[in-house]
Amino acid sequence: MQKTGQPTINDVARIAGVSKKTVSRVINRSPLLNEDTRRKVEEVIGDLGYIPNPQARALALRRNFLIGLVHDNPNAQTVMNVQQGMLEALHDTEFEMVVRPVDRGSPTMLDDLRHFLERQRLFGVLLMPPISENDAVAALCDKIGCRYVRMGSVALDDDAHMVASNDYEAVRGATDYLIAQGHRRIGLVAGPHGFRSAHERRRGFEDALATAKIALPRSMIAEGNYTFESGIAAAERLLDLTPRPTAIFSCNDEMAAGVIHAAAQRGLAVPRDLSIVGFDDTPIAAHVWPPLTTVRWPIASMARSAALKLLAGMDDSNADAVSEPSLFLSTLIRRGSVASPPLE
Amino acid sequence: MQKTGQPTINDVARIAGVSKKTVSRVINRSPLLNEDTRRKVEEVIGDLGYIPNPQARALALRRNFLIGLVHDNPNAQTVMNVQQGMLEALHDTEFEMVVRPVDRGSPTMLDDLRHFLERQRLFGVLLMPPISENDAVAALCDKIGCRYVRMGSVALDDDAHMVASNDYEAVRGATDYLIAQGHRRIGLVAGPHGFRSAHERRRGFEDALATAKIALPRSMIAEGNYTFESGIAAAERLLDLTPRPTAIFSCNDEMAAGVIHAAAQRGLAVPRDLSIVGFDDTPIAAHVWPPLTTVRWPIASMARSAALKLLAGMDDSNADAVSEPSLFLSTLIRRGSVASPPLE
DNA sequence: CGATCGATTGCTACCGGTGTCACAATACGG
DNA sequence: CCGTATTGTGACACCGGTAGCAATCGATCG
Repeated sequence: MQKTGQPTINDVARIAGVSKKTVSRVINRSPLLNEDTRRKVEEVIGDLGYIPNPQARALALRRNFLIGLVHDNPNAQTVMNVQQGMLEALHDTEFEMVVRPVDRGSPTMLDDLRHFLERQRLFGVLLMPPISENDAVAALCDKIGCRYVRMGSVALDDDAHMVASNDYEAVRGATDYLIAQGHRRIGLVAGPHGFRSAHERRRGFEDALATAKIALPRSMIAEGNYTFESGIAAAERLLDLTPRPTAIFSCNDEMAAGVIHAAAQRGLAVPRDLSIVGFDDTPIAAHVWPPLTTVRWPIASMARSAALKLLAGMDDSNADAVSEPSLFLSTLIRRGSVASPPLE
Repeated sequence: MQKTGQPTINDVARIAGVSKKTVSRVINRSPLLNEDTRRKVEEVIGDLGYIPNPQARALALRRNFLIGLVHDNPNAQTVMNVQQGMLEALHDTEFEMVVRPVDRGSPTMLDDLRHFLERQRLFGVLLMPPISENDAVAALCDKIGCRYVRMGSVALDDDAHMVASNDYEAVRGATDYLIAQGHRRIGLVAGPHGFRSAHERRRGFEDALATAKIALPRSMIAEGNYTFESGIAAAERLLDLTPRPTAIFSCNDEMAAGVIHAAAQRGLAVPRDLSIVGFDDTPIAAHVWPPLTTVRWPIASMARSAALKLLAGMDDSNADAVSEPSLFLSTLIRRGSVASPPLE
């Protein structure tokens, strides 16, 4: 009687002349196993092309092999970078990535997420900013017993549950760079209220100016919401000022591209008349003209590390987990959008 | 004895005073069921917050509730649009999306994919271009018995297995539009060899010119690989020609942005000195300056439809499947990058 | 030489659902 | 009033693995 489907553990056991428990031991690399038996079983597994059924394993082990990516980040490139980083970590493991966008604004968001997590019984989830900044989400994961790692622009949790970048310091450094170029009237296109990254970046900017003893009138700060259009609007407010800022730091590249756009519309040459620095180093940064000087945010590496951290708790070989860094440094990438300010 | 985990079907059965088979019938909406029994069981399910275990179901039904997205598309926005469209279709179903990037160049690609499909026993996969154009991949799915739907720029398979856009006609229309504006020297930034979309778009361009009896020297076609940088390089080749083209059609927005960049570097004003049309209508199209006139490619709708098609075969309620369209029309979005050619 | 011991291995009961089929309860026609 | 068709329900095996514990075996020990 020819079985139609894929070979099962029973087929392997029968052909190898052992019990299925023994085959299971081979698969799970149990140490208490005779070397000859192991080789024999492995040979049969190879011949048959046997692949253990993940659903059955999931059922028996009461945990599946799915890692969730929960995100509400509007930037496609950022999300793809995170996916890529995660998948790098998951490569050669039995884990797969399931993607779950959420709507931060929805009143049922938490319930939806809870339903998703409970239903799927995910092994763990990786929380991308800005949803990662929501403590209620982390609390939900804890309550449900779902492992999680949060990605953020600042330490959001203990080392085992987060991976962060140093946005504050990075923006401070970038602002220092503008100051070193001779700029004194520097505008900020801030990120939206409620984004932790926006908060950290703004603090870094403010503190850099304060340390350099440069006054920062409120009018020099314009808030955007991380989109290109909001960057244009913010830039227009800043460029309407008299005297005009000679440099603008934008809290992300998307908005920085908007600033470049707005400057071009007014006939201002970048960087001659206006210097601009962005943040993220998404492809758009290299694609606008002039190429944008920006802060590179190592988001893919962070995601990879976060996923490894998630996996590390798996079989108590936490050694790997401990070795995964929790802090990643952003660095300034100098391209063509910064120059010294025009002489007055 | 307090059970720690979530309630199981046995808990529901015991409390409702029925057998677990009956609970199973309620869950699966079996028609041969007493209305009173159903209500009683549903009440208990509600009280307990019972959620059926997908792993157990997957095991018993010999099929899981995962839909794969197999892609090798380099454009982040396109991939995100497809993910969004898929998830729209999967919303309110028990299916989840697992994402699988593949490396078209790798010699082991097919084996990797096969391993993935067999191991995960996916319910089905959605194949994104350009990997969707690979017949070997479709053949593999067939052989393994994994449902699939291919997305493409032209009919790649029978209606049940594909969703297509009309790239040929759309590009032809866009080129006609340039011709109608008065352009006669129109350059093409073609897509990479091996992409079916590139082929179709190029054909549409060539046929439009041929119909208008406009000669198309080979020098007016420059090949790119869909990246911004390759767009710059292609534009430079075209703009070096004497006489220079007065308009350029680019096979995607990314490269069109490169053309704008190259034009700006040469001091050419767009659209006064050079008209440009792109394809895709990704966010970059609206973000460059001037905003790009481009062909809107309804990729998210296509993905949604493709996913519905995949799901439709599920319980033989194929009525839905038949109603899902297999062809989506791309339309020209007029923004600011096209004008009549300069007088000579 | 029999008991004990450690290394291997198999038996059997799960994990949490679903399918099959028998059987009870009710309805119907003669 | 009884045989039979129609419904509704439960018992039980099974999906393909894993876990606990007993069984087996040769070797060592007293």
